Amino acid sequence: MHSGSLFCHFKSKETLLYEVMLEGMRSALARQTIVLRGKHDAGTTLRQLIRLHFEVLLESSSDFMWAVLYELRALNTRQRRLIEELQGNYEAAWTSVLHELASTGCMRAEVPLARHLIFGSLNWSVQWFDAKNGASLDDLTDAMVTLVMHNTSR
Amino acid sequence: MHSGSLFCHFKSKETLLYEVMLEGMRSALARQTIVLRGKHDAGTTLRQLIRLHFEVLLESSSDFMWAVLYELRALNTRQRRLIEELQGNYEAAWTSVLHELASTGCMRAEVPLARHLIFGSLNWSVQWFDAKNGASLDDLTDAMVTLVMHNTSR
Amino acid sequence: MHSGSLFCHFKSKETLLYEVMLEGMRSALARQTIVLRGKHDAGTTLRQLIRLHFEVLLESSSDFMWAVLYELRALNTRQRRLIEELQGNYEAAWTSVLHELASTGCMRAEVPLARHLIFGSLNWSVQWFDAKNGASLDDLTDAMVTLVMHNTSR
Amino acid sequence: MHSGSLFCHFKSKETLLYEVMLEGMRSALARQTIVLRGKHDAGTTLRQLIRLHFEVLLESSSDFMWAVLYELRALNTRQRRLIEELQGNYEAAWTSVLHELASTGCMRAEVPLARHLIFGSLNWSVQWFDAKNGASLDDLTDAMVTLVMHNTSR
DNA sequence: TATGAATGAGAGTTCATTCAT
DNA sequence: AATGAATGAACTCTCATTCAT
Repeated sequence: MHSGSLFCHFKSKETLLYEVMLEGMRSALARQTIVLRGKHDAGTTLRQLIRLHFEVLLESSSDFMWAVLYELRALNTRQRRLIEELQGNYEAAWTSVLHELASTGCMRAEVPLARHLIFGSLNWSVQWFDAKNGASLDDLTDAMVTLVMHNTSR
Repeated sequence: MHSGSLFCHFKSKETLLYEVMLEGMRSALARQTIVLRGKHDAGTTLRQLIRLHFEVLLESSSDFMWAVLYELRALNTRQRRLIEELQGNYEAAWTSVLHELASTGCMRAEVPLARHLIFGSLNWSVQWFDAKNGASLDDLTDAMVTLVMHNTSR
Repeated sequence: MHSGSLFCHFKSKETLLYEVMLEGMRSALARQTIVLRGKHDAGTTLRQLIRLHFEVLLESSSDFMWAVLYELRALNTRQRRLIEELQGNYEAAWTSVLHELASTGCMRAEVPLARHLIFGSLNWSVQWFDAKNGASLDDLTDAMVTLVMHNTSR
Repeated sequence: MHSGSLFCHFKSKETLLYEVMLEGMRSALARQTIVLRGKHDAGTTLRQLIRLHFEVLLESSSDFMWAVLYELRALNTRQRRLIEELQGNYEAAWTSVLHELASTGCMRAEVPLARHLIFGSLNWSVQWFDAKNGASLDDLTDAMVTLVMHNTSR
């Protein structure tokens, strides 16, 4: 793309960033909805949510997620609030699953903190994961589930 | 500080960044060494390492850790390699503790992946932790230990 | 021109300097080639080379020659070597003419030193020549030829 | 010397430059006066003036002459005028010698232009002369005298 | 008088944005 | 809509100069 062409389509670079993040979050939410549609036990659902989150973060075409994770502060207040609202929706599904797991003793944790810590494990993977060598997304998912689930959900 | 003053003390902005990160990593390693000097069981040691890591990341004066986590790519190759070497030393202590916990069944995980996932939980905290309200560093430490340890080390 | 406009066309100020010097030397060499194409006796050729050199140095549009003479050290090694290579080609034509004049007794001098001294006379003119008043380029050329040629070439 | 110390001795860098140039020109004039005190024929005097000029320019400790030649424009008008006045005195001795040589046919040239051209040959030597290898100051002097004197002055 | 940290004007450079085509 | 030269604000850095010690 040429230097001036961006501004035929977006008012500013900030707007581009916002639209990319918006589209990324909507896509992630849509895929999450599909996953949640299949009613499973909480353990299986958590595994699926984790797997999906790794996909959204690490699939080849997912540069936008880097933006969602690390460029949020580049947006203005209004834009940031809208993205954060979508992130809130995305996290809500996790909250209910984690509550269920905590109540059944499959996970020992205070849910709000646990959710932050689990998202940290997942989100941090963009810093070190290399699709070319090492673990697969399935390996990551297994490792994460094993780490935090005290009675396996398999 | 005025525009030119920085360059009385540092050759360039890149050098400043490097020195800050170097000092930060050295300080973190020194504190880690002190923690490890007190010989405890693996569970207690892990708790102490986690607590220290939260301190290093989240204490008021620890802006440098943001740099270590997110500005590594701004360094040149030589500088980056030196910082990464210190990070390697820092992580080594964790690896041995995690191996011991895994071998005794206190943690269910493949160690290298588990270390990445655990560091993710901790490092991500700089994105959401707010000292002014909500959890304390003790709360975070408890939550993290509880989440991943299957037989508590207390 | 505004502060940032330079960098639409040149990667850096150093590159601008280099390109200006390169273009200047190429232009000088091209004009020298044309002069040398007309086969004349050595005395006439020397006069023409001198006249051309004064033109290249002193013509209104020849600010670039100031750069070639005095800013060579501002270039990096690779750039400087390329410019010096062109300067070497430019000087080569003079060497052969001076050798011929020396061998026929029209000029009494050891050629390599004489070439340096003659270039000094010519190049120094940018320090004192003023097109607005005083001598013309023809006057300068006559003065130079008269000074160093022992049997006039006219 | 340390960064601030300069200003214990000189009001500004410009003043330092001026004082260095002033001292250099005074020294050159003093040495020229001594040379001229020994009454010789014009040819011998010219040779001595050339030799002295090369010494002043190229002797190891003569960095100040570079300043006189190339940094004159860095001075303010008043300072420049004073240095140029000394340069005028310095050149005056040459003018009378050149006039005598021209009138006796030992040099064929219009004196004012010839003086400029000769100074060019000499002054340019700072650009290419290398004391470590190649010609000596005697060699340069011989070459210059031979080049412009039509009946040798030896 | 000497020091060197601090200053600030200015040079060199980047980059998001504008605009004529 | 697309282009890319031009713009100018902001950033990195340099350097002559000042000043507290």
